[in-house]
Amino acid sequence: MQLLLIHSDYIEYEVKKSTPVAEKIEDSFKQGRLEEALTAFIAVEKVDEANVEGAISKAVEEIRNVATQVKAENIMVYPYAHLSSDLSSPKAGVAVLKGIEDALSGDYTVKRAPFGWYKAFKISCKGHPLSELSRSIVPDEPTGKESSSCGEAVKEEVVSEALKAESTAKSYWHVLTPDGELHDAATFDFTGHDNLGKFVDYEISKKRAVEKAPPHVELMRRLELADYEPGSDSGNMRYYPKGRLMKSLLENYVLEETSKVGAMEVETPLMYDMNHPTLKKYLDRFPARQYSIESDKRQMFLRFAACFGQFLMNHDMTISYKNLPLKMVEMTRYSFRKEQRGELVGLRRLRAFTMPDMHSLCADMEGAIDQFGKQYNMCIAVLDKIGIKVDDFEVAIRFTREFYNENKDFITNLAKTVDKPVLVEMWDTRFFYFVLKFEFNFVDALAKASALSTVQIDVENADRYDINYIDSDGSANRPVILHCSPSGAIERCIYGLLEKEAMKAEEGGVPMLPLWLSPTQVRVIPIADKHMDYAMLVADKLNCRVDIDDREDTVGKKIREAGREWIPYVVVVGDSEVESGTVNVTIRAESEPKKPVKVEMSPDELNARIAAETEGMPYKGLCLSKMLSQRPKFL
RNA sequence: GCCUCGGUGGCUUAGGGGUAUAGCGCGUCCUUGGUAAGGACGAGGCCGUGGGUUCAAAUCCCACCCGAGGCUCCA
Repeated sequence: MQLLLIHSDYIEYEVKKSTPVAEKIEDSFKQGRLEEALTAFIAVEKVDEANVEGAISKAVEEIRNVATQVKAENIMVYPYAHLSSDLSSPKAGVAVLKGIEDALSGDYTVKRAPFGWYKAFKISCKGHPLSELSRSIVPDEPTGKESSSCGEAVKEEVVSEALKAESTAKSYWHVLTPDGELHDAATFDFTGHDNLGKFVDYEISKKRAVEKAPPHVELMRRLELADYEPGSDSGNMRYYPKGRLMKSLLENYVLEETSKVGAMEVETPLMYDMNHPTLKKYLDRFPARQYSIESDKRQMFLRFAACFGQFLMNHDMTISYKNLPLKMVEMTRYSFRKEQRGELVGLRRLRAFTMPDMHSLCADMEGAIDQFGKQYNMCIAVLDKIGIKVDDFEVAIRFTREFYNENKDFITNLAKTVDKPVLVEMWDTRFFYFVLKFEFNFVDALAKASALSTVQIDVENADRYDINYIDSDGSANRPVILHCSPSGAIERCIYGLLEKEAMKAEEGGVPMLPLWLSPTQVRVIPIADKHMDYAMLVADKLNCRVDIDDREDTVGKKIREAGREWIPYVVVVGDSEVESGTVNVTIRAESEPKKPVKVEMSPDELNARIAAETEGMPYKGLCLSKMLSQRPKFL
């Protein structure tokens, strides 16, 4: 059953026309109005037919809960078929609706709109945070507190128990300064911390300033990195050679970093059985978020992170306390989340994305906190190397009050590490699977925030997946699990880089990608045909991704195009270079608009410079042919 | 998913019931060039898809698909 609950100043309806499934009604029933009402728009679904009573009681429980929270005394039960594409039979529908009406009518003033009629209605929604809520109900589902699982995607659809907790456990918003002071977020002075202010606005008051397309959407296409794929589902992109190269480098880099901290790389399936006992309950609760596919007679769903596969693997493993902390990582290509259509934007939010997902099994909370601190620092370092600096993101730390009181110094240190104020969200009780989490949020050109790196301390899933380790005394214990995505989604890192450079260009700077990620690192432009041999000689001497613009165009035009491609080093060779054996290099990083910085140097000097700049970062060769005349255009 | 706006050669776009605009890119030719667009000619279009209205639809109407913004949400 699908429920849409609207707390309204009033609701009124009037029947217009009957449909073939219309119930017979008296004239008095043909219109109705309720003041200060909670309206429950309801679509009864096929699954409800299996247990009509169960569906009724679950729905009634939900409605009562919300009515209590919003202090509504009047309830309108309103059949609304459009909430579902899998409707029950009309007979079952009417039975459920009547059942709900009867069950509620003792304690509330209840009206029910007739079933099977076209109706005109007017509703005035109050617009407060709880005034619009939706619920999916599946009858006969055990209630319990296994309310969530790995991955942030579950937040919205967390089962009723957790939702109840969320509504009562209100969020306390603070700003934590490096001196350990906890300020009220509402009254904090954000002067000098503009981006944090934007982020806090985005998080708390949900304020949106601008109404234009994000710059990275045009850039990802113009730089021939990525594009929409009309032949697939929305949010599933195609990546051209340059985009694939960048992704590949980023993926390799993050995996290398996790390997350095001892993570074992594994690979787990993309799809799982919906009826697997451990996963089933969870999935019944969050079907809307999943891509589900039918495979012969089995119902499968696509993973939205690596948690499933890794936890199932952990479950089967024999783990000693000597192996802890035990880390596993996978570069999930892809993680799938069936986000709502309106939420998809360019590379910022996708339905299929590449995310490093590392899990650390720790002996106890003490060990988990120690790891949390280390991984916090690793995330900062990883983003920094990728090209997203501490100044480019804002930190959010979320925890329970209890956790804070026991670990004040630790939390304060997190703010000290980044040496700037951070946003804090605190809850009185825990209603997610974690007790502590942080994210680094990139704030883009349009003041929108999106999460990159994150680490969470998970205190539920070891139990759910029955994961244990053997302690020194021979007893089996539950580990505490950390979820960590050191960089966040790879596509989102690219989005961040593009947005950052777009902002730089806006402010009069020259945009470019980090050298180690630039698809072409050096472009050689021969002035005339007779300089081609020397151009090839130079290209051979350079140990990097170097290409040659051998097309029939003027030098001016080739320079211009190299600039539009954000190429870090542009080398022009003509008679004088051939004679001196040098190259004339335009250094983009040091240039200003209309003011290129040109330096004459030897190929060896250029090599040394590039080697120093890309030291320690992964390398791959050119992703397109060396000669520009031989390259196809992708756009 | 809901609301608003949009979809015209590969890309960016003009137009808006009756031969479809231009620029870039592409091809051929001329030009052999020194740091952000040299010149000429040419090819290329089921005007997002499907219905409807009309003598006639790219144009008006409806539905759907895709994109952008808002709500919501997140890696």
